Amino acid sequence: MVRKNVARISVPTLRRLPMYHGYLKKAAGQGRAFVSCTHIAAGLHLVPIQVRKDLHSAGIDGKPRVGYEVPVLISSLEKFLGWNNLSKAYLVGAGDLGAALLGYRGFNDQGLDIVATFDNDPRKIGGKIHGKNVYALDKFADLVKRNGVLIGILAVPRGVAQDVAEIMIRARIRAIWNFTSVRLLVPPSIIVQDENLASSLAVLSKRLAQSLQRSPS
Amino acid sequence: MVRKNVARISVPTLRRLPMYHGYLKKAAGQGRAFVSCTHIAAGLHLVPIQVRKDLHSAGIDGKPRVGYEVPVLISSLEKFLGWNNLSKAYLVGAGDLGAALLGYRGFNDQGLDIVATFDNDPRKIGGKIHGKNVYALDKFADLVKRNGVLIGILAVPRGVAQDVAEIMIRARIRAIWNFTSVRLLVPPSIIVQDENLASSLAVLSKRLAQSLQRSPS
DNA sequence: GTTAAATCGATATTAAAGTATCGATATAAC
DNA sequence: GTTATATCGATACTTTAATATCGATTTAAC
Repeated sequence: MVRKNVARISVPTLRRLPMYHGYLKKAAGQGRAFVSCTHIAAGLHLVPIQVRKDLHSAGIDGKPRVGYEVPVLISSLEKFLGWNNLSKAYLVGAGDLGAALLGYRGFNDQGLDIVATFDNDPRKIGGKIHGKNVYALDKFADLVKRNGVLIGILAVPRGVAQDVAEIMIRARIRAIWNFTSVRLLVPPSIIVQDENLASSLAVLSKRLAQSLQRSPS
Repeated sequence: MVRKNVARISVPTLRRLPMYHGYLKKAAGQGRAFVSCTHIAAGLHLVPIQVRKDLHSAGIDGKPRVGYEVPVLISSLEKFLGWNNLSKAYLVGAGDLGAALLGYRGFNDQGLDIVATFDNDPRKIGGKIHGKNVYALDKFADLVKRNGVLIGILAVPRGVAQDVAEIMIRARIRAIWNFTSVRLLVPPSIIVQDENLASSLAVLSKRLAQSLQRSPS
């Protein structure tokens, strides 16, 4: 039976899949041909059953006694995650964060191609950052339509976050990867993925405080 | 009755608290004196009951019919999150990402003070980035001990991530904020907070793919 | 005062995620 | 071949998080 196209997969599971991929790439580099859930779990500090269930959710089954064939597993994960065909994205905000995102080479292996950047700063417009052109923000809508870009990456100061998001929406961007700490107001058809450092920091701080209480420095 | 010091609070709840704080700061700026869960929820696209429960988990109670007093709520949240007294952190990796983190002013309001940076690049050592000194990596352990720094921020290329993490651990850092995509191997006493872009991207891509299936562009 | 409306808090319910158990199966050792 | 072992898959169970319900409480209107 064919698996439904719009598969139900939980967000926690989805977030773990790239970790498995990373581990498997390393294992493949070390010449390993087969892995079991036990191996993967040990390498990533997880429990075997969770790995097995996650892979099953991604439509991947193993064989008893043997486990999974490493190259097959890798390509199955890549296919499931859509890493074969690159999605084009436009980045808005050519500051330090924008440069960091442009400079991260990994995205190209993870299905994302940041093709260009947009900014308002005349000193940056017309230049290049990590080999990618910096355009004036008012060219955004036109270029999105011309090139069929669906993803907008928001790396602007928080004061202009909502405004730039609205420019993206008007240009018919379908998904926004939001690196600002602003909670964006968007129509329900637009996908917003928040990258909230404040939230992560809160978790880190609380865990550290608890750890210090148990064993003070 | 006094609330236990090491309170049990769920990670999802903890991650939402900074969002409430941000919303409340905005509300306070607009001159609002009281808010209800209903207001907060509407502003953040959540449901009132979740807001109420989250605030209760943070030890904050409201009054029927009135809700919460905005300034009190803000300072209660800040106290709960430990944003009053700054924790010092050292950043390793003075690349674009490191610069982006150093340039983000918000951390100082969120209990984090990135006091200096470390790198191996002789061209960067001795200089400053966003007003913060860049030191040679081999000074790390010494300065950590001298200044009682507990948090290390890891923003290095993935190839050296584990090595630098081990330098941090040997220097008696207690928590690592990990911006690399490497799954670090650390002793259980060390807290690692992963900031995994690949995971987020996987979620974004899958949601976008599903959205496109429902209503193609 | 009395009544009406909004909101909270406590308790209960539902949904989701994580974990355990156990029989089935494929390989390797003998 | 036969047996032992590692591993998977299916099902069941537990834990955690999210959501709903409803009585209690406070304020504002009349």
